[in-house]
Amino acid sequence: MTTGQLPRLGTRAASTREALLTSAREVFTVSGFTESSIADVVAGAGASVGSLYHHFGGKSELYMALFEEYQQRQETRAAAAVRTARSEDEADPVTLFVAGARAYLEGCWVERDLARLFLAGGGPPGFELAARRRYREWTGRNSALLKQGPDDDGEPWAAALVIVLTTVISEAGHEVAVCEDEDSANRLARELLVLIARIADSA
Amino acid sequence: MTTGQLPRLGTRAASTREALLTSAREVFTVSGFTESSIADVVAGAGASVGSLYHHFGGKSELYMALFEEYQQRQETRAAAAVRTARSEDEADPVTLFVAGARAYLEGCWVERDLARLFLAGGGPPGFELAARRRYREWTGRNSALLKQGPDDDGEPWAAALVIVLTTVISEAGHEVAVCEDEDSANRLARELLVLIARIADSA
DNA sequence: GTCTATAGTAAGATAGAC
DNA sequence: GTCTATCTTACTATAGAC
Repeated sequence: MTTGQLPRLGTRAASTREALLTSAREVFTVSGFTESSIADVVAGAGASVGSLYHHFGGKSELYMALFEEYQQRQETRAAAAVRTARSEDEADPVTLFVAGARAYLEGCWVERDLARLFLAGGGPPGFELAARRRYREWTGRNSALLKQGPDDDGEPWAAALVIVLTTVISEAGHEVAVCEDEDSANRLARELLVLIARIADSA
Repeated sequence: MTTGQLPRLGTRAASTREALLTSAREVFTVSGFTESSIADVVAGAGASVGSLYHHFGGKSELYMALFEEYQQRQETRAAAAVRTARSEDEADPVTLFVAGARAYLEGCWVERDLARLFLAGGGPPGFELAARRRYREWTGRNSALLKQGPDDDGEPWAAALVIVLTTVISEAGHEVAVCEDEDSANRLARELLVLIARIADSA
């Protein structure tokens, strides 16, 4: 099961896997990756060290899986928001892009425990680069939205623009996640989205 | 000497300290923080474990010191560029700000070994947050530049704008640092500076 | 201030029974 | 698939001589 195959839903294996992920979320978000031990995770999951290795292959891979599933949910949220906006006859590329970004920021607030974890750093070796790549791909795909405007050209800016948007959106997410209450999170998100729209308009 | 006092220049202690920093730069940039051992660092410095603890207090603090000195050099570069521009009768706040940012990006290319190290993550616990704070302070100070414009108001944007500029500049630095050759680094830096100016103009 | 040698400790990973 | 027990490795950090 370290091969990437997920166990069939409803099986015992599936619930063990879930329990491990849930416990890992709790343990890692409280203590961070390095300071957390495998023993704590399996204790919280009511599972065993052997199971953890069976399902994930190790501590680092477990952490990666946690990030992977989080980012997956975030992308799903964003995609849904864009789809909704489209279904309401919104066609402006920048508006659609911002709708996705807004949903992403909302997700950062809802799942702020994880957002803070990944922000804090100190993950397994190579994590930051992997995460960066992941963000980049996603923003790259999304910024394709921006190229569908009336003037079908933006090439000279492409590289810098994607970097800036990726960076700003992911960092914006982190900042939202560390807000103390929902009001300030909302206020900050609103301001950030205006800036994001402004940057996107540069395309 | 773990108290923050630097040894007097020219003394043996000073050269030991220097040797340790130089070796740490080499070792850390090649293998990363976690994967590097104290033993490798002292071997490269021709010094001893005891000396390292004497001067820095531990592996983590040595890493922090490396970052601190790097960031200090970067801020010095930027400040010098702003001063030069001022002495050439440049008065536009955004132009001054961008001059500083340009010098910063140049520094990222020149010291790309370190820039890549800090980008890659995996530093000691708490490093990312410390680094973020450091960047933030610096950008905050610099963005004060932007408030000195003709219209002396920018308050409503302040929070979001500082976040965005901090993020974009530090990330831009990382991106420049990972370019493969100087030409593409220059090209990318130029594009990024245009976007940065555009964002700064939002103030 | 600098060094060597050693202690201490902790935790990730594996093997093999059930 | 799951579990327990053990192993083994590696490094930080300290103590104390010079």
